[in-house]
Formats: sequence, structure tokens, C-alpha cells
Amino acid sequence: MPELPEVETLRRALLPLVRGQVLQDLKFYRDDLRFPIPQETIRRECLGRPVREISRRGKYLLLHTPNGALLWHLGMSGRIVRHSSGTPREKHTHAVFRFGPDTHLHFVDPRRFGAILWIPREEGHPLIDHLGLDPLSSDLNAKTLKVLARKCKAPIKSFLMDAKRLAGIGNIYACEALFGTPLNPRRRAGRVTLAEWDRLLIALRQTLLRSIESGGTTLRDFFNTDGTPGYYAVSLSVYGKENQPCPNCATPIVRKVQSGRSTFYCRVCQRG
DNA sequence: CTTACCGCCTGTCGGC
DNA sequence: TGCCGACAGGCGGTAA
Repeated sequence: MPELPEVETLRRALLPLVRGQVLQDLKFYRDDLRFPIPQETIRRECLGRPVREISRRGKYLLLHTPNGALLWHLGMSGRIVRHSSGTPREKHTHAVFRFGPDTHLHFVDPRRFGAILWIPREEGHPLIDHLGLDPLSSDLNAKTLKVLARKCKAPIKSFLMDAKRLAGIGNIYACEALFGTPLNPRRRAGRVTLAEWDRLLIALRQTLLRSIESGGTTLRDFFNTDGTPGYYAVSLSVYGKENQPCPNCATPIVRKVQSGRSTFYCRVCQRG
């Protein structure tokens, strides 16, 4: 389940592989993932053109070429695997992008919640136009968050995961950031105080940055382009820890379903 | 406008 | 041992 740190980890791994490199060949093995893949457009616009830069918007990766950007989203089970010539495709490989003899990027996504799309230069795209601020952006502060959450009756956990407000936070990091604050996940977002937003933003950024330093979190599906896992899973405090002792007070961690998703927290530490 | 819920999709796991 | 249902969840769509 690639969230912001995993996508950022991937971005950093891809940069030295493809920046300045020309897309030499392109193969698709499916017509659609979450959305139809505009194969002919991508072929026409990308083949023979160099990747100038790779940027990230929330959980979306954008490979910029002179005339637009290739947009990749990994859904929940997506991976980009680097192979050299002649390596057989593993199951669920839906596309292969070749930048050189030793840089065949295989887009693998068993659950097919991912996306491969094209955004022409100077144009927006509905998937990213309405995304909220990046939690790591310096434009973001406690005051901004408080204003953003004004009148919001949804639980703080749902607020954190709403990409139209903050981009890139999924279930794992929402739970971990709340534990670090510590705030109760069921607290209404509109009633969080400025001082609490301040602590939450600090906890959120610390969690995300530490995870990026560890190469992300690998629970099952996420691996870097060279097949190495992320090591942040060992640092998780509450996510997936139902009935295991809280790292602070040893009270068993509880799991509650919020908006259809599991929330893990400590009912003693997170009373706020 | 808001929030809640469904469905997409496959691999894994627990229960029988 | 194998089958079967539940579950994982990002996110667009839709209902309320």
C-alpha cells in the first residue's frame, strides 16, 4: 500500500535511472488498470523523448518529458521493478518502459488499482488538480490546518486521509501520526485546537520523514525498484498491532473500524 | 457543500 | 488437504 513515503522512496530510486534518459521502447500488456491506459497517446508523446524530472503529488508520480508528463499511480499493490534485457515478466506485469539496455522498468500491479495516464504540457488533470497540500510542504502550518478543518465534522483520522485536504496520507501514517501526537482518532477534526494541530503536524512530518529515511514501509506488497523492501515496518507503533502492547504504556492496542477502514490506537495514551 | 459507503481487484489467511 | 468467506485499501462514484 504505497503511501507518500513509499512513493517518495520510489521517486528517489527512479531519478538516477531515468533522468536525462530517452524512452526507447514501450510495451503494454493490458488495456486498462483502474482507468483505460491511453496507449497510443503515450506511445506518440513519450517514445524517443527524455525524462527531464520526476515529481510527486501526493501518491502520484509524474515523469516529465518536454511535452507533458507520464502519470503513474501504484494503487495499493503496485511496484516498479527494474530489470535488464531479457528478464521474463513476472505475473501481473502490465507495462514495460525501456530507457536503456539495463533499465527496463516493469509496472507490476496485481490488484490493478493503479493508473498509467498522460498529462499534456500546460494542462491539468482531474486526478491531481484537486489534491490538497503536501504534508511536507513548507506552505503548511498549524494555522492552515486549523482553517482547513473549520466546520469539519469528520473524525480527525478521516480528515488526515482525505486527499483533497492533505495529499499522500494513507491508513498507516494517519494512525502513526495520531499516536505520536497523541490524539484520539475519533476526535472531530473541527474541534482540534491550534496547539494540537501543531503537535500533529510535527508528529506527521516526523513519521513521514523517518519512513522515507528507512525506504518506506513494507508489509507485503511494497518493494523498491531493485527489490529491496522498506524498513519502516519495524518502527510502526500501532498500525497492525491489535492486542499488542502500546510502546508507551503497554496497554493492548485496539482496532476500530472508521469509515470502513481499520484504525489502530492506544485507548490510554490517545485520549485527547 | 458535507460525510458515508460501495465496488473495483487479487493474494492471503483462518475456520471448517 | 482443500474450499470458502473475510479482509486488506486508494479512490472515484454515488447516495443521503
